[in-house]
Amino acid sequence: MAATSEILTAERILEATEEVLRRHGPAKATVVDVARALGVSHGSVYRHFRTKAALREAVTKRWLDRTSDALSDIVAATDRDPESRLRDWLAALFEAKRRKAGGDPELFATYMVLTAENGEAVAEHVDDLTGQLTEIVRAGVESGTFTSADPAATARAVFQATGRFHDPGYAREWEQPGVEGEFTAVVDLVVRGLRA
Amino acid sequence: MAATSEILTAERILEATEEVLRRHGPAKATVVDVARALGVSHGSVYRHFRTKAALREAVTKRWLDRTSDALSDIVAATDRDPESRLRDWLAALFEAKRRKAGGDPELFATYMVLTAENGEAVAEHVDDLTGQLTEIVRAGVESGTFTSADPAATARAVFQATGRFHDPGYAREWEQPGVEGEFTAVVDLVVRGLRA
DNA sequence: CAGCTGACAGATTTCAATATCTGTCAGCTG
DNA sequence: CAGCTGACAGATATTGAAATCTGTCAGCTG
Repeated sequence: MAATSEILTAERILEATEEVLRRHGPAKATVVDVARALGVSHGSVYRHFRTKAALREAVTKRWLDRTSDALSDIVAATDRDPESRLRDWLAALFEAKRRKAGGDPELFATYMVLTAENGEAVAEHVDDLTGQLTEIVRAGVESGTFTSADPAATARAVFQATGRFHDPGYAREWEQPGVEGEFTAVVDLVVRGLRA
Repeated sequence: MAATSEILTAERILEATEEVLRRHGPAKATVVDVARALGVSHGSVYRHFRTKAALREAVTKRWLDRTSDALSDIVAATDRDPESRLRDWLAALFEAKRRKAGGDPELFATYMVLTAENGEAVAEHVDDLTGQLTEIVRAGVESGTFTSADPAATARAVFQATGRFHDPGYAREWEQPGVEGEFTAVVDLVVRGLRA
Protein backbone atom coordinates (compact mmCIF):
# COMPACT_ATOMS: atom_id res chain seq x y z
CA MET A 1 0.00 0.00 0.00
CA ALA A 2 1.83 3.02 -1.30
CA ALA A 3 -0.78 5.32 0.23
CA THR A 4 0.25 4.50 3.80
CA SER A 5 3.83 5.46 3.06
CA GLU A 6 2.87 9.17 2.97
CA ILE A 7 1.81 11.39 5.85
CA LEU A 8 -1.94 11.71 6.29
CA THR A 9 -2.88 15.31 5.47
CA ALA A 10 -6.20 17.14 5.26
CA GLU A 11 -5.56 17.50 1.55
CA ARG A 12 -5.17 13.76 1.00
CA ILE A 13 -8.33 13.11 3.01
CA LEU A 14 -10.27 15.58 0.88
CA GLU A 15 -9.09 13.92 -2.32
CA ALA A 16 -10.05 10.50 -1.02
CA THR A 17 -13.42 11.86 0.10
CA GLU A 18 -14.14 13.23 -3.36
CA GLU A 19 -13.31 9.84 -4.82
CA VAL A 20 -15.54 8.02 -2.34
CA LEU A 21 -18.38 10.46 -3.03
CA ARG A 22 -17.93 9.93 -6.76
CA ARG A 23 -18.07 6.15 -6.30
CA HIS A 24 -20.74 5.71 -3.64
CA GLY A 25 -22.83 8.89 -3.86
CA PRO A 26 -23.64 11.25 -1.00
CA ALA A 27 -26.02 8.93 0.83
CA LYS A 28 -23.72 5.89 1.08
CA ALA A 29 -20.33 7.56 1.41
CA THR A 30 -19.13 6.88 4.95
CA VAL A 31 -16.11 8.02 6.93
CA VAL A 32 -15.09 4.38 7.16
CA ASP A 33 -15.05 4.24 3.35
CA VAL A 34 -12.77 7.27 3.22
CA ALA A 35 -10.45 5.75 5.80
CA ARG A 36 -10.36 2.45 3.93
CA ALA A 37 -9.53 4.26 0.67
CA LEU A 38 -6.56 5.82 2.46
CA GLY A 39 -5.52 2.64 4.21
CA VAL A 40 -5.94 4.11 7.70
CA SER A 41 -8.44 3.69 10.52
CA HIS A 42 -11.43 6.01 10.59
CA GLY A 43 -10.18 7.42 13.88
CA SER A 44 -7.34 9.06 11.97
CA VAL A 45 -9.75 10.91 9.73
CA TYR A 46 -11.40 12.39 12.83
CA ARG A 47 -7.98 13.75 13.83
CA HIS A 48 -8.19 16.14 10.83
CA PHE A 49 -11.94 16.80 10.65
CA ARG A 50 -13.98 17.02 13.82
CA THR A 51 -17.14 15.62 12.24
CA LYS A 52 -18.35 14.03 9.07
CA ALA A 53 -20.32 17.23 8.40
CA ALA A 54 -17.10 19.30 8.61
CA LEU A 55 -15.44 16.95 6.13
CA ARG A 56 -18.31 17.24 3.69
CA GLU A 57 -18.34 21.00 4.07
CA ALA A 58 -14.62 21.20 3.28
CA VAL A 59 -15.16 19.13 0.13
CA THR A 60 -18.03 21.42 -0.85
CA LYS A 61 -15.94 24.56 -0.37
CA ARG A 62 -13.14 23.16 -2.50
CA TRP A 63 -15.55 22.31 -5.29
CA LEU A 64 -17.21 25.74 -5.22
CA ASP A 65 -13.87 27.53 -5.12
CA ARG A 66 -12.73 25.76 -8.26
CA THR A 67 -15.62 27.45 -10.14
CA SER A 68 -14.88 30.91 -8.76
CA ASP A 69 -11.21 30.58 -9.63
CA ALA A 70 -11.99 29.69 -13.22
CA LEU A 71 -13.88 32.99 -13.66
CA SER A 72 -11.42 35.32 -12.00
CA ASP A 73 -9.30 35.58 -15.15
CA ILE A 74 -12.13 37.39 -16.93
CA VAL A 75 -12.44 39.84 -14.04
CA ALA A 76 -8.69 40.43 -14.09
CA ALA A 77 -8.61 41.33 -17.81
CA THR A 78 -9.04 45.04 -17.06
CA ASP A 79 -7.78 45.98 -20.52
CA ARG A 80 -10.98 44.64 -22.13
CA ASP A 81 -14.22 46.65 -22.17
CA PRO A 82 -16.61 45.97 -19.28
CA GLU A 83 -19.63 45.06 -21.35
CA SER A 84 -17.97 42.19 -23.18
CA ARG A 85 -16.24 41.10 -19.98
CA LEU A 86 -19.66 40.97 -18.32
CA ARG A 87 -21.12 38.96 -21.19
CA ASP A 88 -18.15 36.61 -21.21
CA TRP A 89 -18.25 36.18 -17.46
CA LEU A 90 -21.95 35.27 -17.47
CA ALA A 91 -21.50 32.96 -20.46
CA ALA A 92 -18.50 31.29 -18.81
CA LEU A 93 -20.43 30.74 -15.59
CA PHE A 94 -23.37 29.25 -17.48
CA GLU A 95 -21.10 27.09 -19.59
CA ALA A 96 -19.14 25.84 -16.59
CA LYS A 97 -22.26 24.87 -14.66
CA ARG A 98 -23.88 23.33 -17.66
CA ARG A 99 -20.85 21.19 -18.41
CA LYS A 100 -20.71 19.98 -14.82
CA ALA A 101 -24.41 19.17 -14.77
CA GLY A 102 -24.56 17.52 -18.19
CA GLY A 103 -21.14 15.86 -18.21
CA ASP A 104 -21.49 13.77 -15.07
CA PRO A 105 -25.08 14.00 -13.82
CA GLU A 106 -24.53 11.65 -10.89
CA LEU A 107 -21.57 13.59 -9.57
CA PHE A 108 -23.51 16.79 -10.07
CA ALA A 109 -26.42 15.36 -8.09
CA THR A 110 -23.95 14.49 -5.37
CA TYR A 111 -22.76 18.08 -5.16
CA MET A 112 -26.38 19.29 -5.23
CA VAL A 113 -26.89 17.33 -2.02
CA LEU A 114 -23.68 18.69 -0.53
CA THR A 115 -24.51 22.31 -1.35
CA ALA A 116 -28.03 21.84 0.02
CA GLU A 117 -26.61 20.83 3.39
CA ASN A 118 -23.94 23.54 3.46
CA GLY A 119 -25.85 26.78 3.11
CA GLU A 120 -22.98 28.65 4.73
CA ALA A 121 -20.43 27.58 2.12
CA VAL A 122 -22.86 28.37 -0.69
CA ALA A 123 -23.50 31.86 0.71
CA GLU A 124 -19.76 32.50 0.73
CA HIS A 125 -19.51 31.27 -2.84
CA VAL A 126 -22.34 33.57 -3.93
CA ASP A 127 -20.63 36.49 -2.18
CA ASP A 128 -17.47 35.55 -3.99
CA LEU A 129 -19.15 35.56 -7.39
CA THR A 130 -21.12 38.77 -6.81
CA GLY A 131 -17.84 40.30 -5.65
CA GLN A 132 -16.34 39.48 -9.03
CA LEU A 133 -19.38 40.90 -10.79
CA THR A 134 -19.14 44.05 -8.69
CA GLU A 135 -15.63 44.66 -9.99
CA ILE A 136 -16.82 44.44 -13.59
CA VAL A 137 -19.82 46.70 -12.93
CA ARG A 138 -17.65 49.24 -11.14
CA ALA A 139 -15.18 49.25 -14.05
CA GLY A 140 -18.13 49.86 -16.37
CA VAL A 141 -19.39 52.76 -14.30
CA GLU A 142 -15.93 54.30 -14.20
CA SER A 143 -15.47 54.01 -17.95
CA GLY A 144 -18.95 55.48 -18.51
CA THR A 145 -20.47 52.41 -20.21
CA PHE A 146 -22.69 51.46 -17.27
CA THR A 147 -24.80 53.45 -14.79
CA SER A 148 -25.24 52.41 -11.20
CA ALA A 149 -25.62 54.27 -7.93
CA ASP A 150 -24.49 51.18 -6.04
CA PRO A 151 -22.33 48.72 -8.04
CA ALA A 152 -22.53 46.03 -5.36
CA ALA A 153 -26.34 46.12 -5.31
CA THR A 154 -26.45 46.20 -9.10
CA ALA A 155 -24.07 43.25 -9.32
CA ARG A 156 -26.34 41.30 -6.99
CA ALA A 157 -29.32 42.18 -9.19
CA VAL A 158 -27.45 40.99 -12.29
CA PHE A 159 -26.52 37.76 -10.53
CA GLN A 160 -30.09 37.14 -9.41
CA ALA A 161 -31.61 38.06 -12.76
CA THR A 162 -29.42 35.45 -14.47
CA GLY A 163 -30.04 32.85 -11.77
CA ARG A 164 -31.90 30.53 -14.10
CA PHE A 165 -28.62 30.01 -15.95
CA HIS A 166 -26.40 29.23 -13.02
CA ASP A 167 -28.60 28.06 -10.15
CA PRO A 168 -28.24 24.26 -9.97
CA GLY A 169 -31.96 23.98 -9.27
CA TYR A 170 -32.59 24.76 -12.94
CA ALA A 171 -30.03 22.25 -14.25
CA ARG A 172 -32.67 20.07 -15.90
CA GLU A 173 -33.63 22.92 -18.22
CA TRP A 174 -30.09 23.62 -19.39
CA GLU A 175 -30.22 20.72 -21.81
CA GLN A 176 -33.48 21.68 -23.46
CA PRO A 177 -33.43 23.22 -26.94
CA GLY A 178 -33.77 26.97 -26.89
CA VAL A 179 -31.92 27.65 -23.64
CA GLU A 180 -29.13 29.28 -25.53
CA GLY A 181 -31.60 31.78 -26.94
CA GLU A 182 -33.23 32.32 -23.56
CA PHE A 183 -29.85 32.96 -22.03
CA THR A 184 -29.03 35.54 -24.69
CA ALA A 185 -32.41 37.21 -24.25
CA VAL A 186 -31.94 37.61 -20.49
CA VAL A 187 -28.34 38.79 -20.82
CA ASP A 188 -29.32 41.30 -23.49
CA LEU A 189 -32.12 42.62 -21.28
CA VAL A 190 -29.78 42.94 -18.31
CA VAL A 191 -26.96 44.57 -20.28
CA ARG A 192 -29.39 47.08 -21.80
CA GLY A 193 -30.60 47.86 -18.30
CA LEU A 194 -27.04 48.49 -17.21
CA ARG A 195 -26.01 50.86 -19.99
CA ALA A 196 -25.62 54.54 -19.26
CA MET B 1 -74.27 13.63 7.14
CA ALA B 2 -75.39 16.56 5.06
CA ALA B 3 -72.65 15.87 2.54
CA THR B 4 -74.21 12.64 1.32
CA SER B 5 -77.45 14.42 0.50
CA GLU B 6 -75.83 16.15 -2.50
CA ILE B 7 -74.70 14.62 -5.78
CA LEU B 8 -71.05 13.66 -5.91
CA THR B 9 -69.36 15.98 -8.42
CA ALA B 10 -65.76 16.43 -9.52
CA GLU B 11 -65.91 19.86 -7.92
CA ARG B 12 -66.92 18.48 -4.51
CA ILE B 13 -64.19 15.85 -4.72
CA LEU B 14 -61.59 18.52 -5.48
CA GLU B 15 -62.69 20.57 -2.49
CA ALA B 16 -62.54 17.54 -0.21
CA THR B 17 -59.13 16.64 -1.61
CA GLU B 18 -57.77 20.11 -0.85
CA GLU B 19 -59.05 19.76 2.69
CA VAL B 20 -57.49 16.33 3.12
CA LEU B 21 -54.19 17.59 1.72
CA ARG B 22 -54.32 20.52 4.12
CA ARG B 23 -54.95 18.19 7.06
CA HIS B 24 -52.71 15.22 6.28
CA GLY B 25 -50.07 16.63 3.92
CA PRO B 26 -49.14 15.28 0.49
CA ALA B 27 -47.45 12.08 1.71
CA LYS B 28 -50.29 10.77 3.88
CA ALA B 29 -53.34 12.02 1.97
CA THR B 30 -55.05 8.94 0.52
CA VAL B 31 -58.01 8.44 -1.77
CA VAL B 32 -59.69 6.59 1.06
CA ASP B 33 -59.35 9.72 3.21
CA VAL B 34 -60.98 11.82 0.50
CA ALA B 35 -63.83 9.34 0.17
CA ARG B 36 -64.32 9.23 3.94
CA ALA B 37 -64.44 13.05 4.08
CA LEU B 38 -67.23 12.92 1.51
CA GLY B 39 -69.06 10.02 3.16
CA VAL B 40 -68.73 7.77 0.09
CA SER B 41 -66.70 4.71 -0.81
CA HIS B 42 -63.36 5.26 -2.50
CA GLY B 43 -64.68 3.46 -5.58
CA SER B 44 -66.94 6.45 -6.19
CA VAL B 45 -63.99 8.82 -6.33
CA TYR B 46 -62.46 6.66 -9.06
CA ARG B 47 -65.65 7.20 -11.06
CA HIS B 48 -64.65 10.88 -11.45
CA PHE B 49 -60.85 10.63 -11.54
CA ARG B 50 -59.17 7.69 -13.22
CA THR B 51 -56.18 7.67 -10.90
CA LYS B 52 -54.93 9.30 -7.74
CA ALA B 53 -52.34 11.10 -9.89
CA ALA B 54 -55.11 12.60 -12.04
CA LEU B 55 -56.89 13.81 -8.91
CA ARG B 56 -53.75 15.45 -7.57
CA GLU B 57 -53.07 17.03 -10.94
CA ALA B 58 -56.57 18.53 -11.04
CA VAL B 59 -56.08 20.00 -7.56
CA THR B 60 -52.73 21.43 -8.67
CA LYS B 61 -54.23 23.03 -11.79
CA ARG B 62 -57.00 24.65 -9.74
CA TRP B 63 -54.50 26.08 -7.31
CA LEU B 64 -52.24 27.46 -10.05
CA ASP B 65 -55.16 28.94 -11.96
CA ARG B 66 -56.24 30.90 -8.90
CA THR B 67 -52.93 32.77 -9.02
CA SER B 68 -53.15 33.51 -12.74
CA ASP B 69 -56.70 34.77 -12.38
CA ALA B 70 -55.72 37.19 -9.63
CA LEU B 71 -53.21 38.86 -11.97
CA SER B 72 -55.35 39.14 -15.07
CA ASP B 73 -57.01 42.32 -13.83
CA ILE B 74 -53.73 44.19 -14.11
CA VAL B 75 -53.26 42.97 -17.67
CA ALA B 76 -56.80 44.04 -18.53
CA ALA B 77 -56.31 47.62 -17.28
CA THR B 78 -55.28 48.83 -20.74
CA ASP B 79 -55.95 52.45 -19.82
CA ARG B 80 -52.91 52.50 -17.50
CA ASP B 81 -49.36 52.93 -18.83
CA PRO B 82 -47.49 49.70 -19.56
CA GLU B 83 -44.48 50.40 -17.35
CA SER B 84 -46.46 50.79 -14.16
CA ARG B 85 -48.69 47.87 -15.13
CA LEU B 86 -45.56 45.76 -15.55
CA ARG B 87 -44.20 46.85 -12.19
CA ASP B 88 -47.55 46.22 -10.51
CA TRP B 89 -47.93 42.84 -12.15
CA LEU B 90 -44.50 41.70 -11.00
CA ALA B 91 -45.06 43.11 -7.51
CA ALA B 92 -48.48 41.44 -7.30
CA LEU B 93 -47.04 38.09 -8.37
CA PHE B 94 -44.26 38.36 -5.80
CA GLU B 95 -46.64 39.45 -3.10
CA ALA B 96 -49.13 36.67 -3.85
CA LYS B 97 -46.46 33.97 -3.77
CA ARG B 98 -44.86 35.37 -0.69
CA ARG B 99 -48.14 35.48 1.18
CA LYS B 100 -48.89 31.91 0.26
CA ALA B 101 -45.44 30.74 1.30
CA GLY B 102 -45.23 32.73 4.52
CA GLY B 103 -48.88 32.54 5.58
CA ASP B 104 -49.26 28.78 5.69
CA PRO B 105 -45.84 27.16 5.19
CA GLU B 106 -47.13 23.61 5.54
CA LEU B 107 -49.80 24.05 2.91
CA PHE B 108 -47.26 25.74 0.68
CA ALA B 109 -44.89 22.80 1.13
CA THR B 110 -47.77 20.53 0.15
CA TYR B 111 -48.27 22.42 -3.09
CA MET B 112 -44.52 22.41 -3.70
CA VAL B 113 -44.73 18.62 -3.74
CA LEU B 114 -47.77 18.67 -5.99
CA THR B 115 -46.19 21.05 -8.50
CA ALA B 116 -42.99 19.00 -8.48
CA GLU B 117 -44.93 15.92 -9.58
CA ASN B 118 -47.04 17.77 -12.18
CA GLY B 119 -44.52 19.35 -14.50
CA GLU B 120 -47.13 19.50 -17.24
CA ALA B 121 -49.54 21.64 -15.19
CA VAL B 122 -46.72 23.92 -14.12
CA ALA B 123 -45.56 24.40 -17.71
CA GLU B 124 -49.11 25.44 -18.65
CA HIS B 125 -49.20 27.85 -15.73
CA VAL B 126 -45.89 29.41 -16.79
CA ASP B 127 -47.19 29.74 -20.35
CA ASP B 128 -50.27 31.40 -18.92
CA LEU B 129 -48.24 33.92 -16.94
CA THR B 130 -45.78 34.71 -19.74
CA GLY B 131 -48.80 35.15 -21.98
CA GLN B 132 -50.08 37.84 -19.63
CA LEU B 133 -46.63 39.46 -19.58
CA THR B 134 -46.49 39.35 -23.36
CA GLU B 135 -49.66 41.43 -23.54
CA ILE B 136 -48.15 44.10 -21.31
CA VAL B 137 -44.87 44.13 -23.23
CA ARG B 138 -46.70 44.35 -26.56
CA ALA B 139 -48.79 47.26 -25.25
CA GLY B 140 -45.55 48.96 -24.20
CA VAL B 141 -43.99 48.46 -27.63
CA GLU B 142 -47.10 49.85 -29.33
CA SER B 143 -47.18 52.92 -27.12
CA GLY B 144 -43.47 53.47 -27.69
CA THR B 145 -42.37 53.03 -24.06
CA PHE B 146 -40.69 49.67 -24.60
CA THR B 147 -38.52 48.21 -27.38
CA SER B 148 -38.68 44.55 -28.38
CA ALA B 149 -38.30 42.71 -31.66
CA ASP B 150 -40.21 39.75 -30.20
CA PRO B 151 -42.56 40.58 -27.29
CA ALA B 152 -43.17 36.93 -26.43
CA ALA B 153 -39.44 36.21 -26.13
CA THR B 154 -38.91 39.41 -24.17
CA ALA B 155 -41.76 38.53 -21.83
CA ARG B 156 -40.18 35.16 -21.21
CA ALA B 157 -36.87 36.86 -20.45
CA VAL B 158 -38.59 39.23 -17.99
CA PHE B 159 -40.29 36.27 -16.32
CA GLN B 160 -37.05 34.35 -16.04
CA ALA B 161 -35.03 37.33 -14.85
CA THR B 162 -37.49 37.84 -11.98
CA GLY B 163 -37.67 34.13 -11.17
CA ARG B 164 -36.05 34.55 -7.80
CA PHE B 165 -39.16 36.46 -6.71
CA HIS B 166 -41.78 34.02 -7.85
CA ASP B 167 -40.17 30.61 -8.18
CA PRO B 168 -41.24 28.56 -5.13
CA GLY B 169 -37.76 27.14 -4.89
CA TYR B 170 -36.60 30.49 -3.51
CA ALA B 171 -39.43 30.79 -0.97
CA ARG B 172 -37.10 30.56 2.02
CA GLU B 173 -35.36 33.78 0.97
CA TRP B 174 -38.58 35.79 0.63
CA GLU B 175 -38.73 36.31 4.37
CA GLN B 176 -35.20 37.60 4.80
CA PRO B 177 -34.57 41.29 5.37
CA GLY B 178 -33.55 43.11 2.24
CA VAL B 179 -35.56 41.07 -0.27
CA GLU B 180 -37.79 44.03 -0.91
CA GLY B 181 -34.73 46.02 -2.00
CA GLU B 182 -33.40 43.14 -4.08
CA PHE B 183 -36.75 42.83 -5.81
CA THR B 184 -36.78 46.54 -6.63
CA ALA B 185 -33.20 46.37 -7.91
CA VAL B 186 -33.98 43.52 -10.30
CA VAL B 187 -37.24 45.08 -11.48
CA ASP B 188 -35.51 48.43 -12.08
CA LEU B 189 -32.78 46.71 -14.05
CA VAL B 190 -35.30 44.83 -16.16
CA VAL B 191 -37.54 47.84 -16.77
CA ARG B 192 -34.53 49.93 -17.80
CA GLY B 193 -33.57 47.17 -20.21
CA LEU B 194 -37.04 47.26 -21.68
CA ARG B 195 -37.28 51.00 -22.29
CA ALA B 196 -37.05 52.36 -25.82
C1' DC C 1 5.49 11.53 22.36
C1' DA C 2 2.96 12.58 17.98
C1' DG C 3 0.29 10.13 15.32
C1' DC C 4 -2.41 6.20 14.77
C1' DT C 5 -5.47 2.18 16.12
C1' DG C 6 -9.54 -0.28 17.20
C1' DA C 7 -13.12 -1.32 20.73
C1' DC C 8 -17.07 0.88 22.27
C1' DA C 9 -21.81 3.53 23.15
C1' DG C 10 -25.25 5.83 21.09
C1' DA C 11 -27.27 7.35 16.70
C1' DT C 12 -28.66 6.14 12.17
C1' DT C 13 -29.69 3.07 8.40
C1' DT C 14 -31.26 -1.30 6.36
C1' DC C 15 -34.31 -4.94 5.61
C1' DA C 16 -38.06 -7.98 5.74
C1' DA C 17 -42.46 -8.85 7.63
C1' DT C 18 -46.83 -6.63 8.14
C1' DA C 19 -50.28 -3.30 7.25
C1' DT C 20 -52.35 -0.05 4.24
C1' DC C 21 -53.47 1.79 -0.13
C1' DT C 22 -54.64 1.88 -5.20
C1' DG C 23 -57.40 0.65 -8.85
C1' DT C 24 -60.94 -2.88 -10.63
C1' DC C 25 -65.26 -4.82 -11.07
C1' DA C 26 -69.30 -7.83 -10.14
C1' DG C 27 -73.25 -6.94 -8.02
C1' DC C 28 -76.40 -4.02 -4.98
C1' DT C 29 -79.77 -0.12 -4.44
C1' DG C 30 -83.07 3.56 -4.93
C1' DC D 1 -80.25 1.52 -14.90
C1' DA D 2 -77.08 5.22 -13.25
C1' DG D 3 -74.59 5.65 -9.56
C1' DC D 4 -72.59 3.58 -5.76
C1' DT D 5 -70.52 -0.19 -2.80
C1' DG D 6 -67.06 -3.14 -0.91
C1' DA D 7 -64.16 -7.33 -1.58
C1' DC D 8 -60.09 -8.27 -3.88
C1' DA D 9 -55.08 -8.54 -6.10
C1' DG D 10 -51.06 -6.26 -6.65
C1' DA D 11 -48.36 -2.18 -5.37
C1' DT D 12 -46.69 0.82 -1.77
C1' DA D 13 -45.82 2.26 2.91
C1' DT D 14 -44.88 1.32 7.87
C1' DT D 15 -42.54 -0.75 11.51
C1' DG D 16 -39.27 -2.63 14.56
C1' DA D 17 -35.32 -5.63 15.06
C1' DA D 18 -30.67 -6.20 13.35
C1' DA D 19 -26.75 -4.20 11.10
C1' DT D 20 -23.89 -0.36 10.26
C1' DC D 21 -22.04 4.07 11.14
C1' DT D 22 -20.36 8.16 13.88
C1' DG D 23 -17.55 10.11 17.18
C1' DT D 24 -14.57 9.13 21.46
C1' DC D 25 -10.70 7.70 23.82
C1' DA D 26 -7.40 4.65 26.29
C1' DG D 27 -3.59 2.59 24.85
C1' DC D 28 -0.21 0.99 21.15
C1' DT D 29 3.83 1.98 18.03
C1' DG D 30 7.83 3.74 15.63
